[in-house]
Amino acid sequence: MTESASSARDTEAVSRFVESFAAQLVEAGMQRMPARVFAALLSSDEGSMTSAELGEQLRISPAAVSGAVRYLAQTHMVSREREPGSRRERYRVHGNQWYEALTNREAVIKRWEGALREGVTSLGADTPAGRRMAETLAFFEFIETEIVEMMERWRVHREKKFGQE
Amino acid sequence: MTESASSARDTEAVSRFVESFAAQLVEAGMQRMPARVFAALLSSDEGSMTSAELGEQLRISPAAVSGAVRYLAQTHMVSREREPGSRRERYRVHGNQWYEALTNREAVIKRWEGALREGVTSLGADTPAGRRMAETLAFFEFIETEIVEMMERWRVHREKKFGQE
DNA sequence: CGCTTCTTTCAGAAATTTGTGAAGTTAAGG
DNA sequence: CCTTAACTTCACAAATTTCTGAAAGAAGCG
Repeated sequence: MTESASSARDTEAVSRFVESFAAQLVEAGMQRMPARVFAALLSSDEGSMTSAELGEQLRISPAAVSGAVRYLAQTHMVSREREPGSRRERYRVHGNQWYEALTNREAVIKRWEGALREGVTSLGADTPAGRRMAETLAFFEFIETEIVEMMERWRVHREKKFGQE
Repeated sequence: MTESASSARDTEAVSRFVESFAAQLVEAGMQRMPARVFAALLSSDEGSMTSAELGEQLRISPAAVSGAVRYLAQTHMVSREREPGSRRERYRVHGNQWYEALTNREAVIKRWEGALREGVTSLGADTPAGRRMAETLAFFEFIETEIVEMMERWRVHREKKFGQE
C-alpha cells in the first residue's frame, strides 16, 4: 500500500515485535534494557547492530546501550566484535546458540545444589524437612544431566530440520 | 553443647538456611517476600505453617504474608488449607511436587511461542531474521515435549530412590 | 602527537517496587 | 446477633532500581 519494495522492512511492525518479545523476556526475569537490546539484535537481519543503531531504534542513550550490552556479553547471550577500520563496535547474537545459553544454567543449578546441601545439613538428614531437601537436591542433580542430553538431541533434531548451516 | 535434645531445631541455622535459599530464588527471578515465605515453608518439618508463624519467623507484617501467599498460591507452589475448628489458615508446600511446578512452565512457553510466531510474520518468513525466529520457535516446541518426557523419567527415578511415599 | 569519534563510568533525578500500619472484611463461637 | 480472631486491601513512606547527561577514557587516523 504505502511502502515501495517488499524487501523494505515494516519498521513499525518490527518495532512492535521487538517490544512485545522484550516484554516476555522481562517477565521471565531479564532486566528491561538488556531485554530490549537483545530483542532488537535478534530481529535484525544481520543478527548484529552497532551501538548507534541500537540507541536510535530503541530511543535510549549510549549509556543505556553500554550497560545492557555489558550484561548480555557477561551472560554469553551476545558477543562484541570490533568493526575493522572503525572504532565502532558491533554486537551480535550467536545465531542459533543463544537459546543454548538460556538452558545452560550449569552455574545456577550448581548454586542451588550447594544451598540445598547446606539445607540438608542445617535441618538434619534424619528430619522430615531434611529429607524433603535431599529429595529436591536429587531432582536438581537429575535435571542437570537430563538437560545436557536434551541439548544433544536438539542439535541432531535441528540439523535434520534446518541443515548444518 | 548448648541445647537439650537433638530433636530441637537449631533455630539460628535454620533461619540462615531459609535466607540463603530465598536469596537463590530471588536471583532466579522470584520476588523477595514470596521467596522467603516459600523457603520457610519448605524447611518446616510439617511442610506447612500458619500466617502467624511465618510472620514471626521472618519478622514481617501480616500484610506481607498475605501478599506473598497469594502469589505462591496463584503459581501453584503452595496451597492454602483451613485449620478445622479455628479461623487460622495453613499454607502448605506440596511435598515433592513443588519443583514440578517449577518446570511446569507450560503457560510461559506457550506465550513465548506466540510471540515468536508473531515475529516470523512481522519479519517475513523469507528473511534472515524471520528464519532465525522460526528456528528459535522450533527449539521451544522441541523443549516443550522434552520437558514432559523428562518429568516422567524423573518420577520413575524418584520412586526407585525414595519409594512411592 | 593531537584530533576526532566512539564507548564507558559515574553521580544523581525520576520512576518503580516494596512493605507497613490502619482500616475493612469475613466467619467462628458464644 | 455480637464479639473477636484472623485475613485482606489500600494508601503511603521508604528503599531500590533505572536511565540519563556530562565528563572521562580509549583508539583510529592524519
